[in-house]
Amino acid sequence: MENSIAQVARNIVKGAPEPTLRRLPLYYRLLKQLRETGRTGVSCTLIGAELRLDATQVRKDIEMTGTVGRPKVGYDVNELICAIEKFLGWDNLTEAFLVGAGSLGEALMGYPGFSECGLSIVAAFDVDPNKCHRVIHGKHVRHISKMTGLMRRMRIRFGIITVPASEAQQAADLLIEGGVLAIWNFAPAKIQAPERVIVTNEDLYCSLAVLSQKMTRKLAESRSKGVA
Amino acid sequence: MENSIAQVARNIVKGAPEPTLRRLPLYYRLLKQLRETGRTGVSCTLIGAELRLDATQVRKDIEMTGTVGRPKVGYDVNELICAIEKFLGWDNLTEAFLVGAGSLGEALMGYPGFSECGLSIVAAFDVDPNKCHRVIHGKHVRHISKMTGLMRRMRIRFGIITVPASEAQQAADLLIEGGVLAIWNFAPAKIQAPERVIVTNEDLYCSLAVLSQKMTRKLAESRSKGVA
DNA sequence: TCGTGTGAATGACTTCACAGCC
DNA sequence: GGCTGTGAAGTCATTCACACGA
Repeated sequence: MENSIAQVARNIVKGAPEPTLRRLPLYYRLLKQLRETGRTGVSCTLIGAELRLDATQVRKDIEMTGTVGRPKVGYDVNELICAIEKFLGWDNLTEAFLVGAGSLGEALMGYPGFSECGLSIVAAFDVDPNKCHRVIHGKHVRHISKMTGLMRRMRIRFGIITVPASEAQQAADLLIEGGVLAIWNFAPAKIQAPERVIVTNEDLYCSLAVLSQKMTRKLAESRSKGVA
Repeated sequence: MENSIAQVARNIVKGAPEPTLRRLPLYYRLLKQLRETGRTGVSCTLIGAELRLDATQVRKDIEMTGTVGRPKVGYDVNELICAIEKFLGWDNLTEAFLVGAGSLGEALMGYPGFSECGLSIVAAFDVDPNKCHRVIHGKHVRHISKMTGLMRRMRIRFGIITVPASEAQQAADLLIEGGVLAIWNFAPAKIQAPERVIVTNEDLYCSLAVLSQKMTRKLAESRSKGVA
């Protein structure tokens, strides 16, 4: 069937499925490590074993990026790294503003490796005057009132929210006013934004829920085993 | 068919599907907000509209928790909150140790609302002596060398890793030595652990990948539209 | 009439199975 | 033999459709 054609078309229109997108960075990191050890070739089997993923799945994911491998040889490490970068848009530098210079904001500003993903936090903003006029990890912290103007002037299209939940919407509103295109929200709150703005929530509670339930079940399991 | 019986059995053995687990905290937060405004009843339709999710999906998720609603009336807010808490294991307090008292660790220690999820970070540890003997958000920071012993004595079963990637495995090894049951890993590194230990990675790069690709595609889209 | 409960249908993702190549 | 490429099968999750109850 022409499923393949349909799928390629879908990839262009809809992009890769989210599970694939979430796995690609894992491959990316591993590949960079392999490159540092001097390796030039890699197989799906190896990647899968290393990351405890099914080899076929790895192959399908790689297929998404458009990379082709050679039987027996596998894929070229460098080529794969570049393909993933391009596919994820990590080859172009994106400059971002960060709202909320608390400890979480500070942590993100100091996160190494964002630059590898083409992300550069160029400045941070806060409502609290005491937090302003500092320099954290080489980035200036300014008062929030200056943000919108600077955003427009510097054509910043990416915003990161690290304020408390109660102030998340205000932060988002300012970013939207400044013409933001995408928001990465670390506050545990739902944000209202126009359709054109991409919002991704990094919600710790959601992750915790998965972990909690696994743990609860494991505890219950071991307890019932103890009884049996 | 007896699909329902099979499914209930599966819920016990395998737990709820991960997508469901990730949505439950969203309902939970909304429900708590509703309760504060004095609401006592709620419908799937309302939750769905508020969170921009399909109402049927919300209903299926709620079904997982074992809550039953009444036609026309909907669900009891309080009952639902309790059911979600119980289902996720958030009704029992879990005490946790945190490894890595950098800004990310600090941010997590100050994260409000973990206590609502039954999680309490009781102490933090670091290799750097300069970071020790401080008190952050009411929690003591001690030297890492003391951790394993304290873990056993206090029967801590939950560990949070907020050290740099290069030290993540060492941190994990110590937690495992201390008898940890579950690890929440914030370092961008894969951790080797025995089968019995639950490891959940909170990988910012994975989330960023999803966002990046959406943004890249949106940019490409608007550009091609501009051309057309 | 609106909302729950539920089985059936669709769709998305993963896994299997095998052909072709080195 | 090991590895890619690919279509088919299977599994899991979401969405639809409709019966029933207040």
